[in-house]
Amino acid sequence: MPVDHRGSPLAALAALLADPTRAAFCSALLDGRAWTAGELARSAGVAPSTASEHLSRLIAGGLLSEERQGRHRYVRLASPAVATLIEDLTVFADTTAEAVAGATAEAVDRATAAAHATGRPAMARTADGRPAPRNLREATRQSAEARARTCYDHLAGRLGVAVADALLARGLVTDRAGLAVTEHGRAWLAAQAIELPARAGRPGGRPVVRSCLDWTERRSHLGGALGAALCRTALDRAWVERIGSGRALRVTPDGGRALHELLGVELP
Amino acid sequence: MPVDHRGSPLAALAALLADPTRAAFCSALLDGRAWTAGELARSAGVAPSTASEHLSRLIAGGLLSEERQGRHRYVRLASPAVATLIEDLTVFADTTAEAVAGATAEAVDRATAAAHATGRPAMARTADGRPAPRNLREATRQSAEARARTCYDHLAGRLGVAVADALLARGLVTDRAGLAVTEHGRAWLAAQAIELPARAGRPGGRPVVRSCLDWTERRSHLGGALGAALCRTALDRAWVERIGSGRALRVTPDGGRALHELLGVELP
DNA sequence: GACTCGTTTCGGCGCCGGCCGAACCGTGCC
DNA sequence: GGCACGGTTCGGCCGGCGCCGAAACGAGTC
Repeated sequence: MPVDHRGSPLAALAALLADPTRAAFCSALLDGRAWTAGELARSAGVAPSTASEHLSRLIAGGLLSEERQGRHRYVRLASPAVATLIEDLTVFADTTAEAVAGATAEAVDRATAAAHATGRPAMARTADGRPAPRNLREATRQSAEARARTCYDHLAGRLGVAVADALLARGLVTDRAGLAVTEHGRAWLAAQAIELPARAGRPGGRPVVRSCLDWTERRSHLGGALGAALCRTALDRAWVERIGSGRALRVTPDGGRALHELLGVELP
Repeated sequence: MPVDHRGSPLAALAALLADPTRAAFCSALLDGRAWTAGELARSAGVAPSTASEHLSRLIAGGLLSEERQGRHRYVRLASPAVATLIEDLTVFADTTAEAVAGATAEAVDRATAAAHATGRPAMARTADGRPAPRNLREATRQSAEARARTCYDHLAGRLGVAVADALLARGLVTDRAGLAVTEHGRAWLAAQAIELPARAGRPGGRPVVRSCLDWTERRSHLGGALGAALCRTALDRAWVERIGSGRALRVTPDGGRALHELLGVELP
């Protein structure tokens, strides 16, 4: 029986994301890939049974879609729209959480004290508000992700920002009057045989370019249909490849050359 | 003492909107104006004490800002960013709620049956999923809002859609490669002495044009910095005026003439 | 068929959060 | 000063939800 939210679809949707465990699931799924129920349970630190219930609710609410294979239940974000929604919420939440915390520093002290009182350690955080790595493995993972990673279906990290800068610098994308692809940019995409979906940019369709705030870089990289197409191309042509099972990427030698020649991107 | 969301800013933010009463407050405040605590309490059908607590939480969370005047507590959305966030969530929630309901019609039946069982009437809804008006006053209000209203800080309803269509038809705005103001459009705005904020369109700033799905018209109208500027201008120059205390607008005779001459907009 | 493993269902526990009414506070008005 | 009114604080009630562990289920493996 569905939960009663007095007929408010907004509240019902928000309630899905209002639980820390479900929120963690969605954040993990922002890498754009399918995870199994067990992986998500472990990554969030809850029992498999708990995860199973959460997943059912997220799927029923239209945020996730599932695909069963054998004894596995694969789960992913239902659509790019869900990804942008969660990104937007995350960015807003992070920035205002920071502002609020800064404005009332004593509130943080109180929270820390309360966490102590309940025996639950206050979460360690770096200066920028992200959780601090708790061991070497996590630290290397974070550094790899800072270099290059996917953000749902587009490129992020220093690589993502560098590509965004290059597109702007070469006039393939402009930010006068809002982000948009220039004529020059369209020609360049055609020359590289990179295609955008026909619906992109039309009302109701996915925006062609979207600015997406990058947590590690504190700068913007490019999302939208263009960001997705570039990421797809980079993976298809083996310019980048996945590292392990997370969202971290490695630029291949071929990829380094291609990015340099096509866009003048220099990677450190 | 703040609520523990295990350090997930996303969950903490979503929790603010996960309550039907708080969601109703935010939806009401989408008209872009300041409401008093009492008005919100009555509009949502809760006790003033309850409303007061909800408002404190929304303000502490950075979604609302307050302004005290005498014995009144005026409250509004903290920023246009909050408004777009809530709009986005609402649109997504409405469309997927519909899809989910359509996919599993028997679930709706069950819900209706459950509502009956608990003695709480299932909310009456029109074909498009909006709550059906329960009396004449509400019906006239809805019809006035369908004609013309504000949507946070820009124009919506048939008027909003008509203006959006006119801007597109005259080439002042284009939707190739995403919505953007054309050169022609910039000149027109300058000629009308309509100014956009300097930060608009820059990364981190507000987008210049944004498509915003219109509930009543099922078509898009224009938001963003341009939408806000147009609405401001229309109110400043008395092309439109508020009806009562809601978000409904009336086009003045002067306004009708101006809209026709400047944009070729014909109002039914 | 026995076993493993990923997942699901169920019962039960604990807690949190929303709601109200009553009392209180401060402002503005008469 | 007295009163009305909007807003707030507090205590208490209640329902719902997240969590777990145990048990069941089903697919794949030996």
